[in-house]
Amino acid sequence: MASIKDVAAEAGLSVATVSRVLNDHPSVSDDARRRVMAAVEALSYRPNAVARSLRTDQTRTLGLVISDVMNPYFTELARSVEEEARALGYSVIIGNADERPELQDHHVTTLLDRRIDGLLVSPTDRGSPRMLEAARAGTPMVFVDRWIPGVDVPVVRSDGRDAVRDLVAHLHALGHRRLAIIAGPAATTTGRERVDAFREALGDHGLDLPDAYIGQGDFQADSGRRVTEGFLDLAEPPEVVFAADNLMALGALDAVRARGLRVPDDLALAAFDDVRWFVHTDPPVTAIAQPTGALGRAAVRALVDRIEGRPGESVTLPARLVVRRSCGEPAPTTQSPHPSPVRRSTS
Amino acid sequence: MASIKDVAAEAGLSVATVSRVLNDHPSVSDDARRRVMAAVEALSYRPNAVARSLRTDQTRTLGLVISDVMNPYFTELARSVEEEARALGYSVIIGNADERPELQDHHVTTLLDRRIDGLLVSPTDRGSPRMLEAARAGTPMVFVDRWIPGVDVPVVRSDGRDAVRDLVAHLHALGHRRLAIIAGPAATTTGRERVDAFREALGDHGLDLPDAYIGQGDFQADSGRRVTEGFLDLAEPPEVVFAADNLMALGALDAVRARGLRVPDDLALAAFDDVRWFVHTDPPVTAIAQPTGALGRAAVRALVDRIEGRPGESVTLPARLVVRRSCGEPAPTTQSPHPSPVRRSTS
DNA sequence: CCTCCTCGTGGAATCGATTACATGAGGAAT
DNA sequence: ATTCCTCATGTAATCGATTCCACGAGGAGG
Repeated sequence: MASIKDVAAEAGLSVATVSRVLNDHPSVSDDARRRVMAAVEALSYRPNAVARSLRTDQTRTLGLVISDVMNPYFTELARSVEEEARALGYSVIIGNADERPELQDHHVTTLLDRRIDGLLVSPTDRGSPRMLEAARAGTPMVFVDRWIPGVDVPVVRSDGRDAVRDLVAHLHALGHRRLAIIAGPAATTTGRERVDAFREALGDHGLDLPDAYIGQGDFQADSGRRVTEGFLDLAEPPEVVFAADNLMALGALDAVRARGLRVPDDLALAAFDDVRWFVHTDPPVTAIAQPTGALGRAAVRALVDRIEGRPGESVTLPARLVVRRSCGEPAPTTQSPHPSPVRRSTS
Repeated sequence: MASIKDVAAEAGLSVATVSRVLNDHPSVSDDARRRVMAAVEALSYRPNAVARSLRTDQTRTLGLVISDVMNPYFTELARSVEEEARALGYSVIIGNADERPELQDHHVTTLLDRRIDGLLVSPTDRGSPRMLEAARAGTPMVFVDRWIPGVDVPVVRSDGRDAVRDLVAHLHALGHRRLAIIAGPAATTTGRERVDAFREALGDHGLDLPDAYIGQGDFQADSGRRVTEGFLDLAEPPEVVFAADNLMALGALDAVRARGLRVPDDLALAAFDDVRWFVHTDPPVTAIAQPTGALGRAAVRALVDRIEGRPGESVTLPARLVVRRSCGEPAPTTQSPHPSPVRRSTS
């Protein structure tokens, strides 16, 4: 593969001049510019990004360490992150942690070794030494969706408190009184917060959340199935399950169906995270929708701000409830794939 | 960030020795090794992958340019690619082409600029000059899922011919005679092949595929919706639509539902690509399942073989039919989320 | 005791770019 | 005519690693 020296030789100029042309530095003659361009063309030369990065100490690359790529929510997040990054002139390298701390650590390490300019993380746990160390050492970093308390890093996330309140009001209005939740891992902020928000909202209606109605999941479908089976085996099973993410809701659907029961008649179901498939499931699932694209974009902007020496602030965007049929209400008759929400949180 | 020089200074040795320890070269004394390790620890030194790559001319990184990350089939493929690559000591950088040739070209270019060791592509079109040039120039490359005829690059894909034949037999047995297809872009091999296989299978039953029953889609949900609406507007609409990928099937489902019609009663539906959500849609969708994980792994192995100087061969794996309820047959009574296929292709 | 190997180590070149500094030509100002 | 700038260009240092080559110490064999 042709290097800058080959181009310089072909053009009859020094590498310095070639470099100047390539980085359109003002002080080059038109003649030199033309000759360099011709040589570049003739050799189909492309600058070596590795060499350039070594010299300039910047890779124009962002690392994104995500909890689980197979989760449509994170897939969408990753996509919006890449789009915004590309618009700002950065590439993105995605690392999939699969909800496993040791894999997360592996990806953080290799990304850091590659000297990415900044790191976007949706932490699976409370943070490995390597990650905390990097944050302390000043590697530009932003948490997205989930975060680690006590670490001084901007957080871009969505606040589901209002939406959960709307959801509980909706469920209460439908006559449900025994409400259960399939929680996410306690090591994640989203795992804890969603339970807290749910409990708080139940409190508003004078209901409480007994321990038996808190199932411990891990954000994966299997755990949703397992927890739901446990709920159905209780002497007094809940009337509704609220899954803290879309995959556990899918697992819950599996469990209900495997027993030959029906949603919502035998057990109502709601989920955190709205995904397009929820429109087509049997029945369509009532869910709390996060502004996923906006989160990804905001996270990238905050990170790039940090990288380029600007402040880079935390952002919190509201989630909203999307009512469908999985909790018992007849479907609003509408053509739209996303029936109108009960209430839209203010932004 | 500490460099190898700092480590050398701290250990009281030369950078050469430090480098030898780090790459566990045989000829280093135990004493030197200990001192280097101590210095590495003390400075929490990590080697700079950028510098290393420049010197060794290898990045231990694979590029994966995928047609559409939001498509669950490709998400799963990407995941298996990353897993296998990691097992073989490589990282993966994913570029999402979003079915847009110019985006595909953008990613191929930046990946090549970064001097990735090899490229895995699922081409969106017939190939940009840059990509064809890279293939000709000997950049290790493997096509996965889709390929470009006439380019001398191994292809790892799945053959759906038998499964499509099984599908058509199934549809025919259910009494369907007017069968339509939502095709993928003609620029892609999968777009063309699935239509051919379908037509051929229809021929086996003395049926033909009129032009009016071939809708032109682009592998995205919207096109599935549009084409299906067109089918429903025909004087003699088809009894079945076969969508050439899962997203177009989703669009078809939208279209049917928007008219207040039912699957399979008013229109039966089948899809190429099985995704886990198809079990839970209303009704569960009959689909052709590709061995996605195996494809991803085989593709990585073929690519790494090429990179490391071994042959690196093409692989074709069979797809199989998974019957559910969207074509009219009552569901087989089973607990399994994937009811037993009508017939399993031999591997 | 001399020669020859082996082993551990260090010096320095190298990968492909960017960039500070030097240089020389040519024009403007005095 | 002399001095001083500006502009286009080149030389060479540099980034952080790897690796070829040279060298000295020490042991084995004659």
